[in-house]
Amino acid sequence: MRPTTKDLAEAAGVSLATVDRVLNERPNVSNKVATKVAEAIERIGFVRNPAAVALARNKTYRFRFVLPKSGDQYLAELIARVTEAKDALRADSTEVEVAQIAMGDPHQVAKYLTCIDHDAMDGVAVMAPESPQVRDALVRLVERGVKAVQFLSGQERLESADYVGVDNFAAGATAGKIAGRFIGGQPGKIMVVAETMMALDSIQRRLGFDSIINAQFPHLESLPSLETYGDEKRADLIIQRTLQHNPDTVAVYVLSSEARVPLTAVWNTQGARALTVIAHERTPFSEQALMDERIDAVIAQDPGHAVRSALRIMRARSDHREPLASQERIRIEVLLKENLQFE
Amino acid sequence: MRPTTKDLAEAAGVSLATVDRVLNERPNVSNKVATKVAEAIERIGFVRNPAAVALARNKTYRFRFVLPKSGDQYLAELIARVTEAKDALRADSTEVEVAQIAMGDPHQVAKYLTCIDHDAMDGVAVMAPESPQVRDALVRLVERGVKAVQFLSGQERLESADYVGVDNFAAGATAGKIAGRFIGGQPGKIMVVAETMMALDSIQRRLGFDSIINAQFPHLESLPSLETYGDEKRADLIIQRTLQHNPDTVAVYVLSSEARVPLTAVWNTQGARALTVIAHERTPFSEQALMDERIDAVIAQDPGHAVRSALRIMRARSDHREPLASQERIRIEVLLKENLQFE
DNA sequence: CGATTTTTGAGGTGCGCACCTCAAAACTTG
DNA sequence: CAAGTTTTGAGGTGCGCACCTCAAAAATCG
Repeated sequence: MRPTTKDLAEAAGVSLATVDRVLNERPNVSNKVATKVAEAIERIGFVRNPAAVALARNKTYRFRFVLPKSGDQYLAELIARVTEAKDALRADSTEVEVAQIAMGDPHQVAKYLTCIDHDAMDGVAVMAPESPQVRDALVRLVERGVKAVQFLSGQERLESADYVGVDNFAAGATAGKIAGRFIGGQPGKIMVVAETMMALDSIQRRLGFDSIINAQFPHLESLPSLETYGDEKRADLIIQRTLQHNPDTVAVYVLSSEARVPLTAVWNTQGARALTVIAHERTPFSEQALMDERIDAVIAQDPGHAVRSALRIMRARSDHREPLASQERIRIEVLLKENLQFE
Repeated sequence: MRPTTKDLAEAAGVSLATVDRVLNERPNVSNKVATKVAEAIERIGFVRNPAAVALARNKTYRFRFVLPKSGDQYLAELIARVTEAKDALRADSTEVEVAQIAMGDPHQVAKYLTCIDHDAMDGVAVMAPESPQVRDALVRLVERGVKAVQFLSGQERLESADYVGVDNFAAGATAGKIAGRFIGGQPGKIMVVAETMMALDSIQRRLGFDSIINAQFPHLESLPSLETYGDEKRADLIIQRTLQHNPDTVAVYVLSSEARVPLTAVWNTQGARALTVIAHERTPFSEQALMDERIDAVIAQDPGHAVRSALRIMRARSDHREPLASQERIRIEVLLKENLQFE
């Protein structure tokens, strides 16, 4: 039979009240007794029954995802995943919300985070572009006792918060390797398109991509990043111009999760000329384009996994437990037409 | 406040005892009352508190992984993952075991499964080669009330059991696509090596691989499968012979999770000639070879994910819950040197 | 109709723990 | 040493549910 707190009290030669004080880190416990209990825990292999703890505490956890206000397909997918998790966790006394806020002004974001309080929220997963204000606000959030997760964003990594997402340098490097090998020996240029190069994740992907192209594929040259700023007209224009100026373009690499605008522009200009196309993130658009063989490979991070991972981490931190690292690593996936699996 | 069974009883206009009978599917409940309760559940949004259920039932779950008795590195990794999960689930009153049995004789395997009883075991995850005897034994196991999972194995899929693992045809197709594109336009032959082609998963991978090579890369020819039977000398011999007879070999595809023996033979024979090499499963060997750029790509299914998935499914089935399908799909991963992440 | 069977209700107990109170014991300190 | 402070013990309550018993009510049957 599995030992209970009563067995533990007996084994440690103390009362249940003292065991309770030690287990829940309450004040007024002498070192002597604390070690006696700790030793007994080891000796009899005591493990707290999480079900009993949850029941007795009768606490509802409150977690929030703070996401950008955007119409991005990847974001839509992300939100669908959060909603899914929300339903699944309702049974476990865990409330999950999504807040979409404008990420344009870092001060606004920081202000938003500043308003979040520990006794209203247990954990927050934030996806916001890098800025000192936001970083500061996050640090203060953590100091107030709210467990924070840096979520898929191009933030500089904080010590006091967990990060959920891929290593963007490695993701870019993976894109570079796939691009280089898929293109084959043929020399030429690679067009690189991003929504903006202000974001840290775009920069890191670009660096990773270039590191591989330069080192392993000297016959290829990656062109300066084109920035669409999410503007369709602008995208059409600069992409058309670039393709005309570089008739020896053999591949296109889209850094951002929004690939529809730039790739539509490419295909409009390019007609039937064969280009190797690499994009990021699985979306209805990229899925369809993979199926149609208009995109050759997609480098992705599974949004469902990311959401669940963030939730598990926030939950673990709230319970003062260490999350299981090996389970929480988000993989850099390589999606081809062949391994695109549907449910 | 979240509704409890008491609220539910009140809302349905019945007693707690009746609510209990309905919730736990006990006998002697009239249809009229059952629907009244079901309707009230919908109306007030009642959700059982799993912590309270777990505590009241005070049941320990017992799950077992039945794996082949082999020295395979992938298997070792698998066992390490099970052990990890075992420790993690100890808190949740869940006992996890591993049994390694000889898979040579299907009768023996069937006999082993026949000895497993419902009141000693809640769920079993079985990794065994396809055979009618084993399939029958699995069906009977399920009929006895033990939740069975077909685990990563080349079994024909049963209706009454869940499957955890990738679609091996798709995995082979992915390998084919990567091989074809990595090789480039250069014509030549692809050597295909397996431990044995008796296993269903090897056959499926081969079919998937060939389907892509034939359809999309007509300048490539994949040679008949070589079978090593796990014998190092034999592997050396047949591989050496094949390479000599086919000097225009441009790639090697190793179907099995054990890639060390065949690839060592290849490298011994081949010297410095550049070959594109594709293998399956992440192991210390394949990891190192990817790092050294002696393997170009590895097609993998994450063993940790597979183990956790099998456990979640067995747990859900034991509780008469439906597992969350989207979470349990095992992905076909493409591993390159660039996206090999370490902890 | 009464006799039998089925269905429902009332109530209790315990799962393992958190959290609380109050008093007793053990240390400090001047 | 007394007065204060800190530490420990004893005991109780409740979290939400499963599982049990026994009696009462309702439905079914001959």
